[in-house]
Amino acid sequence: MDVSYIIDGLNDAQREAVTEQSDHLLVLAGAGSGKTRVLVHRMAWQMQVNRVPATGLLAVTFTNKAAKEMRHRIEGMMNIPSRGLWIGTFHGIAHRLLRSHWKDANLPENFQVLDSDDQLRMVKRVMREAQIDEAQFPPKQAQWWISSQKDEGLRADNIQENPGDHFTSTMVRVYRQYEKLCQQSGLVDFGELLLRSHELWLHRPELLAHYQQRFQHILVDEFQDTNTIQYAWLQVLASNRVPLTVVGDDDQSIYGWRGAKVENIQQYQRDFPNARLVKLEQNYRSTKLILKAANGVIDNNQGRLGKELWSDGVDGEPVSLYAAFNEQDEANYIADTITSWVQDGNLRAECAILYRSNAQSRVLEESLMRQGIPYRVYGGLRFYDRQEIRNALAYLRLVHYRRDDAAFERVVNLPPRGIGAKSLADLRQYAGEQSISMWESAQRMLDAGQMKGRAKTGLQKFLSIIEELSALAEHGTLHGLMQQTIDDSGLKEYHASEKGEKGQGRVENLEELVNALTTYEVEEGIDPLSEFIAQAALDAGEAQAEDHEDSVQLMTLHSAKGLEFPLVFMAGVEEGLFPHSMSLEEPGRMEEERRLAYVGITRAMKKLIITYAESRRLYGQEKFNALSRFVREIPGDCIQEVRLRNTVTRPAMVARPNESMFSQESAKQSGFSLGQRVMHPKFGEGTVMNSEGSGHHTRIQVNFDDGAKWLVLAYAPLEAC
DNA sequence: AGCAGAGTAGTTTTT
DNA sequence: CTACTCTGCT
Repeated sequence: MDVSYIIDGLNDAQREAVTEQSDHLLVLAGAGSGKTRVLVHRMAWQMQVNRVPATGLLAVTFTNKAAKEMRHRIEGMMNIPSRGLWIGTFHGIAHRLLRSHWKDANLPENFQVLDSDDQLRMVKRVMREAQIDEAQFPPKQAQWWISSQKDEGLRADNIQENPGDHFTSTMVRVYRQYEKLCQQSGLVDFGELLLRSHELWLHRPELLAHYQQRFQHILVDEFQDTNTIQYAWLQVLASNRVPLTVVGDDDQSIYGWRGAKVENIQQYQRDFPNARLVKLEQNYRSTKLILKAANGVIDNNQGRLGKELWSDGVDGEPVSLYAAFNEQDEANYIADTITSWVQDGNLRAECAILYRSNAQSRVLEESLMRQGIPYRVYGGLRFYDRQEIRNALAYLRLVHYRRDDAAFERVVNLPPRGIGAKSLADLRQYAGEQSISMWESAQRMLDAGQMKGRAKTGLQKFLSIIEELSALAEHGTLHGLMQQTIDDSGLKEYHASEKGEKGQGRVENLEELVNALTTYEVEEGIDPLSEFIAQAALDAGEAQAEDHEDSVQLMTLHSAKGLEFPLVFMAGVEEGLFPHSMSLEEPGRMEEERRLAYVGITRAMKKLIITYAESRRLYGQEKFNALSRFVREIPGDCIQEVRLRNTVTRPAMVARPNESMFSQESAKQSGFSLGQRVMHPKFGEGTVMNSEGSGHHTRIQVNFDDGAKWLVLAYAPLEAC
């Protein structure tokens, strides 16, 4: 048997990870060490050498993107259709299980997936019904709380309430009512998918046994990101019957704040004591100096599993550090640098600008725009997250499944058809009393003549729209149904009449939705409508279509995980911003910030440029943040400060917080000359040692008489004297 | 139903 | 500073 195509071109550690015959294997895969490659090759190895049929493999990822990529690569490698392979996200796989075993899971056959938007609506409804003060207990917080409990594998009954803990007891009350409402409406939120399929394993041993027999190998990607319920799910499924390979990197665990438990790596080693450990430490992405910088930073974390990236590549250039005067200057410097990068014959798409929080993108965008540099911002609203799309989908959900109260509430009066808050409250009350769905409640109240006036006609209209669409769904195509939906519902017309470009864009999105459905295909025997609705709920799609233009990539450090770029900028690397002020207190959170820094640094292939601003306007206030501790953790020999156009020497940094030296009003005060005596209202007199530029961008270095040196932007209220 | 003005919060994000 | 939410008025 020729297995060379599986193991050729792998390094020793990679080959060991691919071919390891032990049932349990933990692969600690550093950034850029060929993690996905190992995962895919190991799957191929199982099929080719261990004779595992494609249907006997289960590969679990966190994002749909990762699942897609893995599927693609295995197809290319094995030259087989990937149909039989179970590759998917935790949620996708859980959903698939619940769909097959809805009865055993105590769900209606047509149960729907509730996304976080609809989840919030349901939480709000519950809180209003229970008359809980929304000012004291924000629904958002309740939603987050409930999701966290589910991530921890806890139902309302499992939560311990301490006497006097008003918060917890209120939350439990909401949780319990929310669960009841979801169950009644056949709705399952993201956390519930996992929780319930975990319970399915526990309550139906014969089902568990069936899958344990079926799966002959389980592989998990990004294992450091698993939360409690995901780990429990895996643990029960694998127990000691199914070989389980997990791949992860404790140094890249950056989602602790949403429930991910790095400790699951150690837990895995405890639960599966025979597990073999393979470390992938050779990095194929970055230069030696960049890796040294990354290692230097992450070395400051305690309790790491221990792993040091190395490369046999070139040293490369040291990391650059640019001290900007303010966030404008920072953005301009980045844009300038990109311009010369492009002038040197490189692509804009090879550059990424990474930042800690989304709010930072604005100034960067403005600079890029001013310089005419095309860019693309990642993150933001994805296609299926857009209001207009979700509204259109809510119609389809009702067509598919009348009991979907979340969908009913969402669109019963959208576009407005005279069903106001009062009528809705009546409907809800009746539904609650009779334990029936909103849909049924509407029907019965109409039949009983309990609706009148505008509400009556509006509701009748709404019900008949859904009924008519249902008739169409029986025999028509999916895109025909969608077209009919946006027309008949009045959604299209409604958005078209919205003023401004907003409405225009929404109509375009709706048309795009219809358009996307013309090519939508599903396997035979599967109901296309229900498949499509489920897919839309579980995969929100990309925020923007692939752009073909060569453009600079802007994103948060979090969303950069897994990506790589020849030239990387890390902007706003300041105490308070990165590490974020919210993470300064707890050591655990600080370590997560540090891992984020590690992720950022290891995105760079050839060149990394770190920038920070000595003065930054944030929330309308001027802040003087110190350089981030993470920069100070980079070994001195792999970092180099950028001198300002070789003319101004950056003086010793003297941080004097709370003293605003700058004000736009005095921008006219510029044109300083060497040796000129200046006066600062707070710091006294000094001498201009250097200056360049004019207006806003005049940079001057002042040696104050008290010995402090300052580098300032000359829109400071300095007065010549 | 729709708008204007007040008020307020303000990391990171996937499913 | 800004973007979003809520309230109260027409």
